[in-house]
Amino acid sequence: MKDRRTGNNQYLKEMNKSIVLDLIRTNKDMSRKFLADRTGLSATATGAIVKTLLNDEYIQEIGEGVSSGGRKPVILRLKPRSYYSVGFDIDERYIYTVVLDITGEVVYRKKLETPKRLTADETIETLYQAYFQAVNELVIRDDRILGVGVSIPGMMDIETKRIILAPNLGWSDVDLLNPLEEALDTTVYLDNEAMCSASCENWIGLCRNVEDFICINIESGIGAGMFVRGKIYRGFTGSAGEVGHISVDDKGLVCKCGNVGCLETIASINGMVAKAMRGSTSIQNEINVEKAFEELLQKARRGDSRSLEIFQEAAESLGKAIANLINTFNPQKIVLGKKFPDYADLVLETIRKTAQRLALSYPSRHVEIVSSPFGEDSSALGAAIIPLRKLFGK
Amino acid sequence: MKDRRTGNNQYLKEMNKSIVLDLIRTNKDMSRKFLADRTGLSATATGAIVKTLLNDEYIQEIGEGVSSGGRKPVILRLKPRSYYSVGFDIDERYIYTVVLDITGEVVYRKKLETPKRLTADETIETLYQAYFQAVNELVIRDDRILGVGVSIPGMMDIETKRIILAPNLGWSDVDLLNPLEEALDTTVYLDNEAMCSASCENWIGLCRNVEDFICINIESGIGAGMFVRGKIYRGFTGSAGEVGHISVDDKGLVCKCGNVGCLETIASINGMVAKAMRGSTSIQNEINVEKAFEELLQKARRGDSRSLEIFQEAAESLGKAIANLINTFNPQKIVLGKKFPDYADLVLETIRKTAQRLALSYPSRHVEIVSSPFGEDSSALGAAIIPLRKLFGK
DNA sequence: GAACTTTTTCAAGTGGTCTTAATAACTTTT
DNA sequence: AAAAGTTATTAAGACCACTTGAAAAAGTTC
Repeated sequence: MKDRRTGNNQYLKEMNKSIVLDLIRTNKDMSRKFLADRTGLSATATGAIVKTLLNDEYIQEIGEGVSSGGRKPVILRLKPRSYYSVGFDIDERYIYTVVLDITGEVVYRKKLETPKRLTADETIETLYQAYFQAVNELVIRDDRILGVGVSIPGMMDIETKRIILAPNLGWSDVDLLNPLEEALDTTVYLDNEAMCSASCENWIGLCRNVEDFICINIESGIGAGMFVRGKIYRGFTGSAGEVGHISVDDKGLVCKCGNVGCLETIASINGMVAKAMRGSTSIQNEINVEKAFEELLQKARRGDSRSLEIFQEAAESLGKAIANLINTFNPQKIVLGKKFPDYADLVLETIRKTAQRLALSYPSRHVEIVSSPFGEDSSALGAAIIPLRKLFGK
Repeated sequence: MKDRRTGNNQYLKEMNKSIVLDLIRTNKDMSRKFLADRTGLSATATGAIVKTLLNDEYIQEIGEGVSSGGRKPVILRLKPRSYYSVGFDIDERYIYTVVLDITGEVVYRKKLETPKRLTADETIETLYQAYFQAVNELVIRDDRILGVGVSIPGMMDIETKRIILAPNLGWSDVDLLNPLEEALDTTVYLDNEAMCSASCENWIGLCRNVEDFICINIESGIGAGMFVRGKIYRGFTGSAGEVGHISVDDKGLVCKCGNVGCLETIASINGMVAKAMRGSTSIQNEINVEKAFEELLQKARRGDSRSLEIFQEAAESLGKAIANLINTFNPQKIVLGKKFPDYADLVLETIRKTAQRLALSYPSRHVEIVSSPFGEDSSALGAAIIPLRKLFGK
């Protein structure tokens, strides 16, 4: 469908089709009648739309439901393994490939370690191979691929879709989308890692049917993806959600961003490790952050008070920042993800209590603060979900 | 149009009509041809839509434009004084009535002082009289009234539209909408004061054609209305935008909300006056805040260093809070309104510099921080704009 | 003034949804 | 077991907004 502001019959059909399809996705036992009731469409129109969906194998008739005093309804479901969507998560140290089917089920996952940083060209080459390996292994027909989503740890220009800056990859002003689209011969969508995570929570995670929420990712830094009215919110230039730079401590460390006491300096993995190291005697130039954090976590679990204190401070800072977000944003949920689930048990209660204490009572009574069920996979999954979202009109 | 998720021909027509109407509103010299080009509609469809709009007197043919080598285009404009919208701003001390015509021009304004606080019932009675006085004075036909918008200094339930709490009015759990709708026999819309201000900036102020922005109101407290993707953002429970409770000072005053160092305690009118009073010898139980602030401002303008310091501290705190908002929201503009324009010259540069210094460079390079052209009228105007928004499909 | 452009309108046709009526399948009543 | 009442689905024709293509109207250029 061409990009136009106004609608015509095709647009109408497309739109209604998406709505019907989405109702079938989000509700377990939908019949034609039930769809008609929910959509406001006539039984006829509903039947016609269902027919085309069946024809194209987006859905299938799964059997009969319980009668409510008359003919039994025919239950409709998305047809598993009918259409597929591919997601990539590009990171400093790995490229992660997942394939979902139309129902959102993961049918393929493969993590490729990349010992050295890849250039954009090398990345495209690698994605090319990963793509066709997956597609061939799963024996997916070309016309059954809905598209490819790519998660990038960086900022992109909202218009041109060029990657403006991806510090961890060492890229700046790179066009990944067009060459990749040419190489794979499919529609490619690019999005920021945090946005992808949020998208994942919204589709298959804890924020299904949640319209307004924030997904905060704790990694080497801290970033967030935000949903507003059921859609990803990007902001004016596409950089919304930089919650890592909310200032939570007047007399805290100076952050590389120029501000003081940024959340990131206290509650990110790097921040916590740095704090743990400051007390230590071993001065290492190149610390393995991942390993160091693992050790910190072990020590905390064994009851080491200094380590526990670091986690508690991080929790309180997170609580503070979250209180700000609750007041300004009034979200329904706040999901903490990526590395966070690994140590959620240590800190979640403190975060909740701190946020509850500092935020206004009305919005904070209605918000849930939870730990993500996905961990580090959320970005790749979220990337794969982008093409699905388009199909379902989201 | 009934509330339904799917579309039919009526929906399509309504939608396309709104889009065309909005293009005529936002562009000076629109002809049928130009509309067709911009919307993607066929010339025929555009012509038909224009015909109905002319028939209903929403628009008029204003004359001929310049030829580009052929027949001259007929220029279309909104027809002034054809349809009207009424807005009320209910405050502790006054009820403000404005009437706009379809073009957004103010055709009536009247401020009614209310010496004592009014109950909800008294308010309805007062609005009833104010409404018919305005309508009769302007000689407006019933079918030319698009609706009534009401601005409330409080929180409302997003579902039931009941007013949950309006501290300044002394109301809690009040239904204003239904009785008022019955009394006036027109569609009534209720909204929060800050949301109304934002709506005003978006329609006739500095945020025309701006999709994502925040309108921060400085009054006795500090609140904000936010726009996301061209629409008011209310949050999950309708209380988004409480930026007055962003904490900007770890060791600041305890706020009534329970948090410490809330922006409101430093940069609101009450906050600034309280600070000025703390140094003073005169201990007054009932201070006239408005008058006290006027004095503070006078002293600052005369160069009193203590007073100037209070404004500078407020400015820096605002800059801090705004930096947070820039990082998380990435808005295109931030408008400071209500009392702010009265002293903008004293503080705006400090606010800009502080925000610029503390926020991330990419989003802060693209944001404009400005002072509202409306002052205290913005809420009443914004309220009157709600029915207009509906007409134009916004 | 003839040829060409641009803008607007007209007439016929397409492609959606809606209403009405019929049919199919099941439950409850007799 | 048959009849009556419910519920789900399908079929046929009406309706309506948009599209296409041609014609008309108005202006410009040579």
